[in-house]
Amino acid sequence: MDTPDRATTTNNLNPPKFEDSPVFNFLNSLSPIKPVKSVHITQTFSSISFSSPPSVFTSPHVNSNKESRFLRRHNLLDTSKPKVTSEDENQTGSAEQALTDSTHAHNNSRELEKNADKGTSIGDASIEPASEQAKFSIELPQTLKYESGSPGYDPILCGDEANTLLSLPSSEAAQDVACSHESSKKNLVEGELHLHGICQTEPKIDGTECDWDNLINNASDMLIFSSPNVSEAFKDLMNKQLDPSGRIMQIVNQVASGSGHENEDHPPKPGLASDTQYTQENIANVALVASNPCEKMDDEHVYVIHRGIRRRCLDFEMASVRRNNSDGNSNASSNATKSDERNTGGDSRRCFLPGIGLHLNALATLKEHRGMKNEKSSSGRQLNIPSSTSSLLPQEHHLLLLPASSERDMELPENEVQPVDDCSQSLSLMAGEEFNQNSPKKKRRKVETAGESESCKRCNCKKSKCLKLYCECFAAGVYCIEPCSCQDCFNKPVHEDTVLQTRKQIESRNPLAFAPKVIRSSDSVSEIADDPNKTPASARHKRGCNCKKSSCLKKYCECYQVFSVSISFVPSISVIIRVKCWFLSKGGVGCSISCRCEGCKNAFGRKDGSAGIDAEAEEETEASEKGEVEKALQKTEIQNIEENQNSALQATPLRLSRPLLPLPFSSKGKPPRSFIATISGSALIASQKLGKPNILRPQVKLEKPHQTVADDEMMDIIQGDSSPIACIKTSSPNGKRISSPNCELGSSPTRRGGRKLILHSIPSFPSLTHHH
DNA sequence: GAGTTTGAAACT
DNA sequence: CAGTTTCAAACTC
Repeated sequence: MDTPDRATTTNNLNPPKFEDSPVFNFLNSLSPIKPVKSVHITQTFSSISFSSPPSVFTSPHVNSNKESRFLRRHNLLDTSKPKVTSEDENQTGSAEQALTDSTHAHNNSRELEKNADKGTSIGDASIEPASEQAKFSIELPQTLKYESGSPGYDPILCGDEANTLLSLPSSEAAQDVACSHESSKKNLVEGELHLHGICQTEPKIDGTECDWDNLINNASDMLIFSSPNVSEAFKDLMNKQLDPSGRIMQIVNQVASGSGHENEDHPPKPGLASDTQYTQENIANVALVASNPCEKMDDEHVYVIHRGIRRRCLDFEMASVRRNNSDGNSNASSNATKSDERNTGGDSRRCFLPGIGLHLNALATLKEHRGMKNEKSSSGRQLNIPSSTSSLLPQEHHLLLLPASSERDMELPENEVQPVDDCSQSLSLMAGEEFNQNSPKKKRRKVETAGESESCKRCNCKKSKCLKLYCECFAAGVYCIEPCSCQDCFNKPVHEDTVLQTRKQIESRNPLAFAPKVIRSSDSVSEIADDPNKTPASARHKRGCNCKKSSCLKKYCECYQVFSVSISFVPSISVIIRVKCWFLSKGGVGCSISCRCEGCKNAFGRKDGSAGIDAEAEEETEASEKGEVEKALQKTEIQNIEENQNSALQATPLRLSRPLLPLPFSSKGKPPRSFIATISGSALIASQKLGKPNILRPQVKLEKPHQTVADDEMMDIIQGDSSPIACIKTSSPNGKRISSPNCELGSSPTRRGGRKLILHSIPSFPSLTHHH
C-alpha cells in the first residue's frame, strides 16, 4: 500500500517502531498510561467523523485486542523487511517491555541511540536521562509503516507522506451519523493507525535530531481517524496547511460567503437533503477542515467529515419545518426508531438545523456568516427558535454549522457560558478524549465500552419517558439514541411533537430550564481581565447546588463536576490531558453564594470563596489534614485519569483528535507523564475580552496524575501565543461533552516549525462582558 | 448486577 | 417559597 517513495524510504530507514522510542518508554515509565495497539472501537452511534484515534497508546485498561493488533502491525512491519534480525526482534520485544519498565526504557533508548548512529536502528530516538530532561529530545522514527495492514488504506490518498503523516483508515460508512453498526465494524477493522513516519514532515530531520516540538508537531500528523474518509479529508487539510499561506479562516469566510462550496466539480453527495444542507455542512467542514483557500476543498472529504458531525440534536423547532420539507430523505423519517435514526443519518442531519442547539459561541460565528444565513432562509429553511435561552444546546455543530435562526438567539444572557456538554452533538473536534465517567462498571459504561459513542448522552430513564429534565438527553436537547437504556422513551424523532410540547411546557415553567447552567460572573471576568493570572475559576453554576452530604465533592453536585479533556494528540504518546473546564454547561465550577450547599468543599471553589482547584489549592488540600477532601479529590482525579485513559481509546463520534499543542515541556524540557491541564472557560472568555486570540491552548503541564494545572496557568495557556492547541474533545464525567465551538484548524501565529492545529476554542464567543 | 445514596427536578 | 415526592445519576457493595 505504500507508495514507491515510501517503500524506499522505509527500507532505507529501517523504520523504527514508534513505541520503541526512548521517549515513549520514558513516558510510559512515568505514566500509568501504556501503549496499546490500535483501538478497536465498536462504535455504533458514532458517526462522528473524527472518532477518537484508535490510540496507539492507551491506558492500561485497553483491551488486549488492541495490543495484539498493534503487535500484528509490527509483524507486518517486520515482515516487510528482507530479514528480521534477532536484534530487531529483541528491540521490538524490549520496546514492549519498556512500556512498563522505565529502567529498561533508558537502556533501550541508549541502544536506539547507538543504532541511530549506525543508521540501522529501528528507531532513531534518543532521550536524555531524567536528570537531563531539560534537553529532552527525541528522535522519532523516520518511517513508521503501519498502513500496510489496513484494508481500507488508500495508497493514493496516503501517498503523499511528505505532507501527510496521517494515514487515515477508510471506512466512510463509519462517518455517517447514522451510526451504522456496519460502519462501526468496518471501522474497527480498518480503523488502524497508519503512521507514515513521524518525522517525515520534517524533511530536515536526518535521523539525528528531532526535538520535542517536532514530535509534537508531528504528532498532529499522527492523528488517527476512525473514518478513513475523514482522515483523508483531514489529511488534505493537513497537506494544505503546509502551505504557509494557508489560512483556515479564509476558507471559512469563503464558504460563508457562498463561495466555499462552489466547487461545481463536486456536487453534493447523494443523500444530501438539499443544497442548503450541503452548504451548512460545508461550513461545518470548513470550520473543521480549514484549508488553503487557494485550493478547493475536496467536497467529498468535507462531506465525509461533516457527516460525522451530524448528530441527534433535537431540532425541536424544526420539526414542522422538516415536515414540510419535501425532501424525501428525510429525516422526516422521523418515524424512525433509534436504530432507524442511526441508519438514516437524516436525523443526524438535523444537527445542522438551528433547533434548540444554538450555542452562544455559535451566534457570533453565525453572525459572521449572516450571508449564509440569509441564503438559508431563502432556501426555505428558515428556522424559528421559540426559546432563546432554551435553545442553548451544547452542540457545537449547531453553533458552527447552523445559521442563526433568529435574532433571539442573541438575546441569551450575556454572561452565560454555553454549556458544551454533549459531545454527541458537539463538533467534537476533539481528541480522543474521554471524560470522566467514574464508574466503568455502569451499564452506560458498558454501552460505551461496547463501542457506543461515549460521546453520546446516554440516559437510563425509566419513568420519565425521557421527557423530563431528569433525562440527560432531553435536558441536553438531543434525542435519545440506541445507547440509551431508557424505557418508554418519547425522546425520539418519532415523538418530536411530544418532545417539543414538553419542552415548551418546561420552558414555560422555567424559561431557563434548558439554558446553560454555568454562568460567569462579571466580577470574575473583570477580575481576570485585570489580572490574567488570577484564578479564573469564576464561572459559577447559575443556581448553585444544594448539596448536603456530598460536600460538593461528588458528581451529585452540579457545581462540582470535573470535566476532563483528554487530548490524545500523539497516538504514540498517550497524552492524556485532563482539562477541568469551567466553561462547561455544568460542573467544574466552584460553588458560590447562590449555592445552598452544606459543608462545601468544592475543590473548584468553595461557597465561602475559598480557593478553587488550583494546584495550590490542591496542594493545600494535600497538606492539610483534610484527608477526606484530599481523598475525594484524589480519588476523583484518579478516576478521571483512568477513565480518560480508557475512553481515550473509545472512538467518539466525530472525535477529531488534533494535536495542536506545542507541548510546554518542549521548552521546559519536562517529559510528559500525564498531562493534566485545567482549562477555564472563564479564561477563554477573559482572553477574548482581552482581545487575545481565542486559541484554546491548554498548557500542558507535566505533573503527577493527580495534579492539576493552576488556573493561572490555564490562562497562560489560553492567552499565550505559543501553544496552539488541538481541537480538544472535552467531555464531562457524565458524558457531557464540550468542544470548542469553533474548532478550527489554523496556523498559529507563533507556531514553531511544524504544522499545528489550532483550536480556536471560542472564537465566536460573544463577549460576555462588554456590557458590564 | 443489584442496591443505596444523593440531589436535582417536579410537584404540592 | 418551603416541603415533599419523584427521578435518575452517582456511587457502593
